[in-house]
Amino acid sequence: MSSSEIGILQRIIKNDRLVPKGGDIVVEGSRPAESTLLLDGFAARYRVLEDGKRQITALHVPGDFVDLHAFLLKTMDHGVLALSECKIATAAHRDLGGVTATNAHLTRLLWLSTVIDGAIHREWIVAMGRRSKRSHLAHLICELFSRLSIVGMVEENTIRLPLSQAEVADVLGLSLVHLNKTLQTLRADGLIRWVDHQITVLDWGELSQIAEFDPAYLCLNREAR
Amino acid sequence: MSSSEIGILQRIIKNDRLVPKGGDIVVEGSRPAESTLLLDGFAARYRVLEDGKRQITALHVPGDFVDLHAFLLKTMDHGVLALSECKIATAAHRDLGGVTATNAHLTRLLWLSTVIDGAIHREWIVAMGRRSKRSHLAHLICELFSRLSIVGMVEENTIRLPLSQAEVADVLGLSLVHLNKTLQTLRADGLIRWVDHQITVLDWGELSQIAEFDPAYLCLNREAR
DNA sequence: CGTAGGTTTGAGGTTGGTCAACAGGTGTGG
DNA sequence: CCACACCTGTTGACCAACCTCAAACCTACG
Repeated sequence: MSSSEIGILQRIIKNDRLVPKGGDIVVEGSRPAESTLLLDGFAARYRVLEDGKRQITALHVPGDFVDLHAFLLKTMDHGVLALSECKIATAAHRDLGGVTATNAHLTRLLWLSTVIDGAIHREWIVAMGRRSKRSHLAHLICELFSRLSIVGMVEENTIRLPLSQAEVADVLGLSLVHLNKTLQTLRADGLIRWVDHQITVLDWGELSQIAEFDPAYLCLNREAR
Repeated sequence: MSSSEIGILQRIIKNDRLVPKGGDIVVEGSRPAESTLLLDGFAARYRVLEDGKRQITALHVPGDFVDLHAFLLKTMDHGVLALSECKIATAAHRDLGGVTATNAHLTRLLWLSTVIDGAIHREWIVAMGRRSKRSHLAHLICELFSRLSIVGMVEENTIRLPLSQAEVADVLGLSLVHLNKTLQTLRADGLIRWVDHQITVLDWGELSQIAEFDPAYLCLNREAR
């Protein structure tokens, strides 16, 4: 992204505000007139079913547009929740429409960001369908480390993840009890330390092996788009 | 999509050809220079893991762009397989680049199609994580009926689905044996008939109830984009 | 007529869910 | 200050869902 493109985005992104932990950033079924950029904190997209079960379909870290797809989809097919206190800002769909009408390259980059979202979704589908829960959990940890390292939030192999185990279980589609037991096995094998919302990876080689983790899908490599 | 936009697309979509059932349409890890439109037949995106397990991450019906995301992602993070004999055509990324540089509205529509892909992925994640297998299977059937009805491929509550049960199992992340048993329960309850690749829905109300199916995510409603 | 691919069924074992209890930390009101 | 509720994490017991292995069956096709 060129500096002039960054300038264009900065001009249309407005209304910084804080959302408290647990607060709704976007509510399911709404038709927002703007899209939300997450400046700080963690957020999740989620759906809740009739019987009260909840599934988290995406996690967002600082720098992510949490609902750029709503610019095209119009109606939110899921909610977005603040997993920690979140600093957010918004870009009006009217302004995004202006950008897409006049700046083809910037449009491609915005499009790209929604396409990467899709790639992450596919990776999650594979993990949910065909990996063991242990592998799936390892994969999630690897993904979070990779994504957080881009924004400089990994220090000494450690990240801060403000999710309760119940929330992680809703990411993996697992019961809270079983998530806890799976987590114990990774701890017992000396692969990770996970205490008080701090996760430290002790053996990246082994962990990424268990997860069969290949970060290619996150598109971290630089190339012309 | 206006008729002039359709004309633009028609000019860049070339090279009709047939891919035999079971053939690769796009191979994992490749860097295609064009994107593929499925004109006729069924295709699947899939990944296979080290232990040989396969997960299908998306199904495609006639009219779908099967790998438009590769225009932006560059590298295919999964393969695309012909589930039946498929008639396909391709649009060179060079030409798509030309369209996106000059036609903002058409670009939005292409973008929209990748965003709908993402919405379907999320729906699958929810189904895999928090629905029973019976409900998940019912949901898949409902989705296929909805998508195929758009392209006029539902007749008398019946669709033709050229997938083996092993392939359906790879969609749901289920073993072949258990898929078969789950399928039996839907048959036994008089909800569907599924014989020789013909699926007939006998009780849409009950089936969509079990699936908690809400087609909103498919964006079937007409509105300005 | 034999083979291959797909479907169906049964048996037995593993994974993961539900229920229940307990521990530690925190905040609140008496 | 203590008693209490509440939230999160942890553990055990038991049960249901689902997997694997195995075999039988059916059809299409050489």
